[in-house]
This record gives sequence, structure tokens and C-alpha cells, in this order.
Amino acid sequence: MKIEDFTVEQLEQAASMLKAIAHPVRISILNYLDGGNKLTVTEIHQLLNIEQSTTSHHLGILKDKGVLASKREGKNTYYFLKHPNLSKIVECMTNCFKQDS
Amino acid sequence: MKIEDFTVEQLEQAASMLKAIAHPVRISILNYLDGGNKLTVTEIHQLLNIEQSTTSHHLGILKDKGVLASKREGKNTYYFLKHPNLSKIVECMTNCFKQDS
DNA sequence: GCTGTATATTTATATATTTGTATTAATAAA
DNA sequence: TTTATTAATACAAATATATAAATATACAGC
Repeated sequence: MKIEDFTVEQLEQAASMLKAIAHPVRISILNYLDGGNKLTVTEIHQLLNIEQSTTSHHLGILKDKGVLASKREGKNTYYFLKHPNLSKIVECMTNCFKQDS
Repeated sequence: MKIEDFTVEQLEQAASMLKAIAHPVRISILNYLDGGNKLTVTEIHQLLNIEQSTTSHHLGILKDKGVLASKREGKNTYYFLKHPNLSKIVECMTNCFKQDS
């Protein structure tokens, strides 16, 4: 599938997914969820050392745009990548910096 | 290099590069520049059927954030990918949609 | 029911982005 | 030097986003 074949809607969805990822906190979240990892809001907010409400907000954005999915188990909500594929984006960015150094 | 080893500055730069890409027009531009293609502002504005000034603006953002580089030749300015690697991001997004269908 | 823990939402303020129109700058050719 | 072409910039209006603080909801255990 080439991008020329994208409908306007698909192009906009792709942009909105990328935009969701394009934030230091959210790149870090994606990194922790690489390889099928599932983490709770509390785990992530402690790992990143940011407020719980801020963490939930960022996770909400990623879920809303289709980057993450979540599954509630008792008191906890586990978040994980919706498309394993998406961790390649973070990988790709690290490669760019590898070339620089 | 893992993302944990990123400095805050590198993480912010990665985010700002992704943010630059995260727009329907700019994803389309990246797609046209895949594979080492070099195109002028006019060519891109005609391909995408958008205003010249809008095109120049989007190209400026991509260049400013380190996604594209440019080279002036006479009246024309050719734009091209700074890291061949970056076209993998567009590729990755297309794969996400491939899985959906 | 009530209490504590885990998440989510709302709200307000500040800031940034997108887009078009108009203008300006740079180069090439006549 | 005048003109045509190409590209970049300035400006303004509408829209979107980031952030933190406060509040609300969901669930488990008692």
C-alpha cells in the first residue's frame, strides 16, 4: 500500500497517531511498552516520575488516537501497544541519533 | 542506544522531529521524497495541489526540525530527506493500516 | 453502606499551529 | 535594467494544544 492510495481520512488518522506519539513523555511511554509490555498507570507514573493525572492524560491521548489499547483488571488498568509495529517509530528515531554521534 | 540513554535534549529533539512529520501535508511530502528523491517547492506544491506559500511553510518546518535538507540550484530549491532512515516512519504507518484492512 | 487506592475528567490559562493573502527576495533571461 | 520565475517571509484569524490543579469516578475490601 502506497501513501498515494491513502484516503484523506487515513492520512489524517496517520498524522494524528504520529502527533500523539510526538511528545517526550509519550515517546518514553512507548519505549516502556515496547515488545508487548503491559504496564499500569501507576507503574508508568512512577517510572517517569510525573503526576498520576498527567500520566493518565497522556495515556488517554495515546489510546484515543489508536496508538495504545488498555485492559482493566481489578483496580488496575494495563496499557499496551495496539500495533506492535508502532515501536519501530521509536526505534527509527533512535537510529537517527545513532547516525549523528 | 536505548531511549533510556537519551538525554532530555535528545528526547525533545526526537519529539520535535516526529511532530514536524505528524501532519497530513508533511507525511505526503515525505512520501514523495522517499528513496532519495529531490523535489523543488514548485513540484511539491503542484503535486499536492496546495498554495506555494503553504508548501514553503511546511518545507521550512521539516527543514527546521532536521527532517529535510535543501540545496539551491539556480532559481530552484531542492528538498530531500536528511536521514534516509526517516522514510521508515511513513512506511511504518502504512503497515499499521495494512493490518487493519 | 464507608474507606482507600487507582484512574479519569474537567477546567482554566497560556501558548502554538495552520492557512491564506500579500509582500519581499533571489535568480535567470531578455 | 527590466521582466518573469521561484522561493521565502510577514501578518492575521481561526483553531488546536499543553499544562497543572482540582474534582470525579471505579473498584476492592471491610
